[in-house]
Amino acid sequence: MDFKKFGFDDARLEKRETMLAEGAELYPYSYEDCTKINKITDKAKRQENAGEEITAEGKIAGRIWAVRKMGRTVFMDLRDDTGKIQLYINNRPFSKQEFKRIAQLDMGDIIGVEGPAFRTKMGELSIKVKKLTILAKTVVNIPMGKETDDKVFYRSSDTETKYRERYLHWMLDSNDRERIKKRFQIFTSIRKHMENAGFLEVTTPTIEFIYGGAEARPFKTSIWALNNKDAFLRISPELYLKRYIVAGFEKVYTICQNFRNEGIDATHNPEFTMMEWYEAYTDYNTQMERLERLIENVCKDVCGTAKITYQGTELDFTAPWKRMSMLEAVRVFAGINADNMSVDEIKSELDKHNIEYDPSINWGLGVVELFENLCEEHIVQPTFIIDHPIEVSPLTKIKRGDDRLVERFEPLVYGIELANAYSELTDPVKQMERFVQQREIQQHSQDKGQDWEDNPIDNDFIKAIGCGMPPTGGLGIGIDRLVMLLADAPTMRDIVPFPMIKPKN
RNA sequence: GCGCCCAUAGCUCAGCUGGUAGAGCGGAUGACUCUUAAUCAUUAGGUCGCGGGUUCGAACCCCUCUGGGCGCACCA
Repeated sequence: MDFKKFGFDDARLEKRETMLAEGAELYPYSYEDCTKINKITDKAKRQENAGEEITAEGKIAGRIWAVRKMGRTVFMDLRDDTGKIQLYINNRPFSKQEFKRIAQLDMGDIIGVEGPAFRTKMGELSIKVKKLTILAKTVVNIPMGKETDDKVFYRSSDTETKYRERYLHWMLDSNDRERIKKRFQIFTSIRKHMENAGFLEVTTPTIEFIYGGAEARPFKTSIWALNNKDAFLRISPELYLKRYIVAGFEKVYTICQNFRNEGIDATHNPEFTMMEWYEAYTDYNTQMERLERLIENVCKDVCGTAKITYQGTELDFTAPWKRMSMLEAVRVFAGINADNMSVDEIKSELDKHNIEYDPSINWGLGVVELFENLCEEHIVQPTFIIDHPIEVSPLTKIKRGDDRLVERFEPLVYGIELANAYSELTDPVKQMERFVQQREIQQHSQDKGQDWEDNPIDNDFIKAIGCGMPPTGGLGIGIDRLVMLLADAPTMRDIVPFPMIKPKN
């Protein structure tokens, strides 16, 4: 059997064979009732500070992080998920064979030990090991390198390993391990606050026959049980969440994976996590308040404060956040008064700034181009950009008082669009008209060489709206982007547990 | 999709204007009963990402491919 393809190491395989042949148990069933390493170190330090004798002791389990052999004494660093402690292993408590086996242990092996804590002559808090149990013999040479308290030597820095072999990367990089932890603490925090706000967490289909709720190229699959009928992976949960609202579930949310068959880069993964919520009888103003409160609270929960540092810039999530209409932003940041401009005037502004655009754009699309190219990057502190042009917002109610705009907002932080929300369109006839318009846009973009699948209009959804949808405020958050900000991650790949990466061969 | 950059031992890297590979860590063996990047001695590891070309000769120059990174485009 060729184990090379798994990255197994010959020397370690041989050790495993030999140890097994000698009757060693290398993969036991359990090792329970352990004390966490930080509990022991904390207790020992407390006792020392009080001038008492160290009586801390315990049974601990973890991975061998370093081995220093000194004749009939072996020092090891053992690490669990709370910390690291040195083991002092003298040969006295062990038989000759046991000690030989201990000396054969490798960095990366998982062991359990029992014994009292003490300080060595050099002053290092250590466990005097009385009993040692092998819990897993590794057969892979783990590139742990060496480390001191403030430096790491010879550790793998291969980006491919980083994203392809996450178990190795997380094992070795405590910073990224903490980031991933933070990701899931954010999930927990969101769920807590949503429950406190009276929302019901629901699910929507992942495999759909008609996809919708966003403009995106879908992933195509097929259903074996239905004669291999074409199906698609969800690009957005929106149309299903609205069915819940129609049915009388007045406050619902979902946290789900969306799948979009588009570019992969530092801020885009084909599979990404969205949170969407809908709340009956409210408009987008209420949702702005809900969002700023939620983010402030989540930030406090996982970061301990609402003021965080992202890539060296301080961001303050304390509510309320600034509100600014898109036209106002274009005026303030680009110095362009687009309110009363004709399409041609907007085009000449775009030309002036060397912004490429589709010559067939209308007023609204032009405004959005100006905003995205000239304003977004200037918006660093959390800011709600509100009231978008109607042309880019098909599922939204018209802005009260200006029928060129809709009631929509996008919070921007550090130039990143964190979420997207509307006073949802609830007129079934207008809804259908907008769908038809959207279809035309899709067909238009086909001319640009994009291969949108032929996707029928979701008639059942239109019927649902026709059954009466209460006035509803809805919002979607790109959770990965939120996590990026709160975990100070420069790329989405650092906080997506298993980011998309091309398979080998 | 397009442009630029990268790929040498398990890991980190060196390898000059082309003369068929080196170090440290890790491994093995030995010494050492308080070390901590332990130390010291000995030693084994490589189809230089794959395939082709130029050349007397290629890790090095040229081309294709594979994988990775960064820009641009599409998008959340």
